[in-house]
Amino acid sequence: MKFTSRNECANCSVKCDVFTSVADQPEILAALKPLHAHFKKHDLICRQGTKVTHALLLMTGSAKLFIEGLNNRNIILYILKPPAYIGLLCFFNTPVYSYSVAAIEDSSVCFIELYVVKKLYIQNHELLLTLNDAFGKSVSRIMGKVISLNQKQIRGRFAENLIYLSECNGSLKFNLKLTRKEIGEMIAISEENAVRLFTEFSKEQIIRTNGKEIEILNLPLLMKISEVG
Amino acid sequence: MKFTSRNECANCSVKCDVFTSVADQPEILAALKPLHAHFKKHDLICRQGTKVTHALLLMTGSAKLFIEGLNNRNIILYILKPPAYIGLLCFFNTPVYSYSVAAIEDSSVCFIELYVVKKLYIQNHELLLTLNDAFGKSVSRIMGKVISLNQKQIRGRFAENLIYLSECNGSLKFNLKLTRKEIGEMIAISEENAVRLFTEFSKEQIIRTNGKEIEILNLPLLMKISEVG
DNA sequence: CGCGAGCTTGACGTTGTTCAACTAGAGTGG
DNA sequence: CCACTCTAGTTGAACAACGTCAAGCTCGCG
Repeated sequence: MKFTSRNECANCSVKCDVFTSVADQPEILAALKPLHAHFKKHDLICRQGTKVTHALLLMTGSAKLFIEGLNNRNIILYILKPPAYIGLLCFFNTPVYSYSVAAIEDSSVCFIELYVVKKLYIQNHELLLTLNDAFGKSVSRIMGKVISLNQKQIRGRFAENLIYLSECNGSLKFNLKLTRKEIGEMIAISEENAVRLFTEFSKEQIIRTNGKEIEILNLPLLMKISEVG
Repeated sequence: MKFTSRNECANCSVKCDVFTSVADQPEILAALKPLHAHFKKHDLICRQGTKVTHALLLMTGSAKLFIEGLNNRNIILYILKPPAYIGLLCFFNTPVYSYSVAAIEDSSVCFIELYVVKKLYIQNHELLLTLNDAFGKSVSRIMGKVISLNQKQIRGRFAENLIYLSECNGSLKFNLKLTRKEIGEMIAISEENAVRLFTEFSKEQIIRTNGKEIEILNLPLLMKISEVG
């Protein structure tokens, strides 16, 4: 991690909700004192178990949000794309992070002291409502994860995940920024089974793979596999 | 379900956050028009996939919050004890319930039209903050569920669940209001394995069972089993 | 050229599910 | 009062799904 600037929000290219909620109040704006940090691929942005001291906004790049478990077994809950609140789930009532976030490509993150944001959202309805909305969406995603992990077998989960990744990248053909092991961690299977599924699906002409290049050839079938589990 | 009364909140024995936030504003209080309904054991209180039209508060009894999956396989996320917001996770940004809630003993529930509550929390910081807090706690529980279901094997999950149930009942000795099948649904295992674990743990003198009566004999060991997974 | 990280494949073992059969208690109707 | 049926609980054995282990492979990089 490398801090490179303490940008004034007014000059910043990413207008976050916190900014827009106080854009017309110069004295509050000045109090934000945002700090922009740059992370390289693989860098940890926040660590499960450490104190939540800042609100973090992912500005560029992308990151994985994951739970660190025992035996080096992680579970990746979802991928963050800018602009995204990184610590959102822990804003409200948690003293320490209940998960970790790591960059999966070079990324920049905006830090604002948490107590400043808290003071803001206690005073500002609009802001709290917006945060709430984002919060609700995160919850939906996690609920979906619970269902998926427990009701589908690995082919169904793998198919679902391919669709998710292609949506993340906005195209049926995309470049995977994750290793096979990380793909496994997204759907709670072993690295070996992740590999096997890539080859299986390739043989069945559902996808085409070339190293990290993935192309979905038969989306309807993929959706069907995902649905039936 | 049987509606029995449209109680004025002022006369109600359970003072919920919605009430306290507007207790001093008689005209708003009058607009709440709460409806109290009674549910028998096994009755559905709200159904996954149906529209969220009311805010629901569990006043007496208890209920299970669960996801209905395919093949008659449900997952019980947690048990609700009064006072508890039933639809909380769906208040903010979901048109339909993403889960179902059913009474596990005779219960009564307070219904308030959702649009009334929404109008309230948009105007009232305090209320929104309180709701948020409860919201955050629900999220923590679900996060814990994800970890538990994916990182522990069934003995660990079963031990964890026994501890949870005893905490719910506030005593090491308690009367189970759930069937073996439902115990299985709490930790995503089959009914048969739930039975096997009850007998296993009994033989190992960790618990004593007599039908639905459960007593925890060795809590430290139970906690250890839960931790190591 | 050699090393290491990521990837791939096969063989094998474990975990937990499914199936089937049996038991006990609680209603229900003749 | 006695079959009867239904539900909940229980147990064993067979089976399937998935993880683990071990070995080899490829490619980029020093």
